[in-house]
Amino acid sequence: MAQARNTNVISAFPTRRHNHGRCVSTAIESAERVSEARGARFTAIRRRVLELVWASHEPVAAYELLDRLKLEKSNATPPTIYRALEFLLENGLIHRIESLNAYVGCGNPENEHNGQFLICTRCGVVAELGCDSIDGAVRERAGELGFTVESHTVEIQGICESCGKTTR
Amino acid sequence: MAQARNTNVISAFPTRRHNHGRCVSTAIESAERVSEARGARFTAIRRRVLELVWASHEPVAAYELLDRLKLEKSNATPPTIYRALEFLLENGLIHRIESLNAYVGCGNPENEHNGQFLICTRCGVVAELGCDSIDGAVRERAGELGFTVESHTVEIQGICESCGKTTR
DNA sequence: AGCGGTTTTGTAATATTATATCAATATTGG
DNA sequence: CCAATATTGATATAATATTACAAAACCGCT
Ligand SMILES: [Zn+2]
Ligand SMILES: [Zn+2]
Ligand SMILES: [Zn+2]
Ligand SMILES: [Zn+2]
Repeated sequence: MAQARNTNVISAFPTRRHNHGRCVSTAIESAERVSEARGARFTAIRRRVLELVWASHEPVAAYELLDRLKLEKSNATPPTIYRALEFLLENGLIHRIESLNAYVGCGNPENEHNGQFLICTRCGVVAELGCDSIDGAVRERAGELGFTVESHTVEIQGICESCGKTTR
Repeated sequence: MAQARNTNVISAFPTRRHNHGRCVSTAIESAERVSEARGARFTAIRRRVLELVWASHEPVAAYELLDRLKLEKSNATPPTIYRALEFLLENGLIHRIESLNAYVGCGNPENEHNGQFLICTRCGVVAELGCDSIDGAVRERAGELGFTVESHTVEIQGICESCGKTTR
């Protein structure tokens, strides 16, 4: 169990009118630092795809990204997107939401971690948790069964607070 | 939080030479009871697909099931399989492993639950947990953020005890 | 600047996973 | 048996992802 634990960093649901430009610029700056530190090349395509992923807090599908990228780069093809996504995933800059086949930006890419996600089935917004207690419960239970954890996927579907308040 | 909690039923990793025929027959019998109780029709196709899913404790992809089914039913097509899978999922008889786009039999279909899975990346075997502490941690953390949980996906990748003992 | 190795990108083709549609058949309840 | 409903058959297509190989860009070195 010699593995770094996340501090309990919360990125709760973003309010409807938070300064999202700040989310994007912070993400890009983090990406630059992470890439620099790892000697990875944060190329124009990769940067642009990361910006497109960060267009909102809703997970984006690969082909949506492709359609969007094609508007400004007409020779973009599936590999263009999938290679960029692969790079961003490898460097922890985005997460893949398995239950949606879609991708979201990571709010804390400078600390390696497994994401845990709250996914609002009404508005589509996703919030990432960095939750020790879930992580701990997972590792503890796995350990009891002699299982060595490499990574884990936690995706929680439900209704976010804001949607819960509006008329159903 | 008025939701039934599983008892902490463990279906730890099946040993290499457990009586697997018993797994299958138990699963089919449970399926009959569940279907009966819910007034659902456990047709020949559905039964056969469930048996095929239960061919092992490794998740099976839809098109593997299709190839297999075609051997005995040459007119089987993707909808044949996907419809059967849909039925089996709806009735809790199988689970979908999102991170693998594959399906495994449920060992405890008579109690409604979200699965939590240990997935061995070496041998491919999957074990289902019915773990209160993980479930609890998820609900607690979500609750703190005003999020109402509908379902959750927990998939833990790593090395199972048996694989961990063999030479790497 | 020139060179050679490496990484990234371009391009075409294809694989894999999943769904839509409508007709035919089987099952159920009356 | 009849009519309504559920299931299955059959075809087509959508959505997601990967393979393969060539061209271009980049990097470290001289
Ligand atoms: Zn934002
Ligand atoms: Zn993250
Ligand atoms: Zn078994
Ligand atoms: Zn189960």
